[in-house]
Amino acid sequence: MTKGDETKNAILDTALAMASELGLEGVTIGILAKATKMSKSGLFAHFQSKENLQVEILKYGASIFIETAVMPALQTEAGIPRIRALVNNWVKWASSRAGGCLFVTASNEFSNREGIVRTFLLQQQKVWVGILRKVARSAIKTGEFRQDIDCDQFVFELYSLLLGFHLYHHLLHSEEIDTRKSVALDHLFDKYRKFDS
Amino acid sequence: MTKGDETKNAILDTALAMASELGLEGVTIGILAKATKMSKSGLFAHFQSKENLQVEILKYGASIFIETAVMPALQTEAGIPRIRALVNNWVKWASSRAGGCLFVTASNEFSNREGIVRTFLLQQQKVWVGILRKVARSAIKTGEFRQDIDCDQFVFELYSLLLGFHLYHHLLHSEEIDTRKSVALDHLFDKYRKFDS
DNA sequence: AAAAGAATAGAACGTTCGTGCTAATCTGTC
DNA sequence: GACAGATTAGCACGAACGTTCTATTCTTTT
Repeated sequence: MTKGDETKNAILDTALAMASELGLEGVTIGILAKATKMSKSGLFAHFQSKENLQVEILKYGASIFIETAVMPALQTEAGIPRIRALVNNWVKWASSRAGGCLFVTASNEFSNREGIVRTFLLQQQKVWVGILRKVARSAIKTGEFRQDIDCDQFVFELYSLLLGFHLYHHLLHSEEIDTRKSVALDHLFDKYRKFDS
Repeated sequence: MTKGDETKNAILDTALAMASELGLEGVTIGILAKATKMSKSGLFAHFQSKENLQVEILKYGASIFIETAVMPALQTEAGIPRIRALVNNWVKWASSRAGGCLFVTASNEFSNREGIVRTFLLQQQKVWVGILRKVARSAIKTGEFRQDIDCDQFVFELYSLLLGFHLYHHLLHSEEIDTRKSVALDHLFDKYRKFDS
């Protein structure tokens, strides 16, 4: 890894933390330069444009999320336990930084804009939905879920739950939300479960 | 109503439309002045600060939301039909403007900040949750829901559903989302319903 | 119609935004 | 250790930000 790449990584590390707290738009070149003790132009040279920087932050965030939350979950026992692991890891991820899950906040910031950031974000969300669908299928294979369920419907309901958790946790600072989330998750499982499992 | 109030209302009307599309932070004094064909300072005089303007936008939005979505719903048949009406009206409200529901986007923008905007937003969200709780109770009273259910748990799950709808609709532009939402809503009702109703 | 008060415009402020350009410094290769 | 190329800093730019001040124009009251 060359020197430039090292610096870039260090920048992205700081940028990711900032983006999680202030939103993607909150990460201005000036503030980021100050935080990394670089000059604005020196930092800027790594990214060519603000939009590129934002995309790279998302990419960097995704790599960390996949590594720390998704991969470990996928290595646990298939089926419902795996879904639970994924949900737990997502909750940890979303709770570890003050602003919550970067992808949730960024999705809200960019859902109504055009450009490469929105495009990239959209693709990332589809990957995420794909991951959720995959674990849902694994619960069918293990026989925990019925064979005839609508996977995408399950994914929608599961993802909604996470979004609800996100709002209750970060805006409302609800203390019961961890329990509420677990209860709702159990409800969800029951609805899709085979009666005899 | 004095002249000043008239202008202020006209400003807020434009501001609300802008905020729904661009987010609260997207409504800058300059852009808003241009849109209302006023001078920056002339407009500014009505609000004394940007934060005040943002709060007033939220207030104005809330008054319209209450009037066009909540009140009509509360006048329909109590219980599940009333909940359905409320959900439908919320969906209409969230779908009518390009950026979605102002309160959802603003909640994401301000969940991790301090100041009067966040404080006000928080209070508004509590009012909203209160409304949801109220209609949930009405379904207990009609006997459609069991007497021993946890109302706040229901509210959480219902609100989560709306947030899921919001993301699927505005970011993913999902076409099936209206059906998915209805299916999930039916699921939700079934879970809290009396078996014999 | 005059006087008083409210509402608006104009110009300017200091700051920050993203982005170029040029020059200096550092890193790795021969 | 020199040279080439990559990396970083310095400085400047036009534009937009929120805000303040003063002056002008409208409303309202008398």
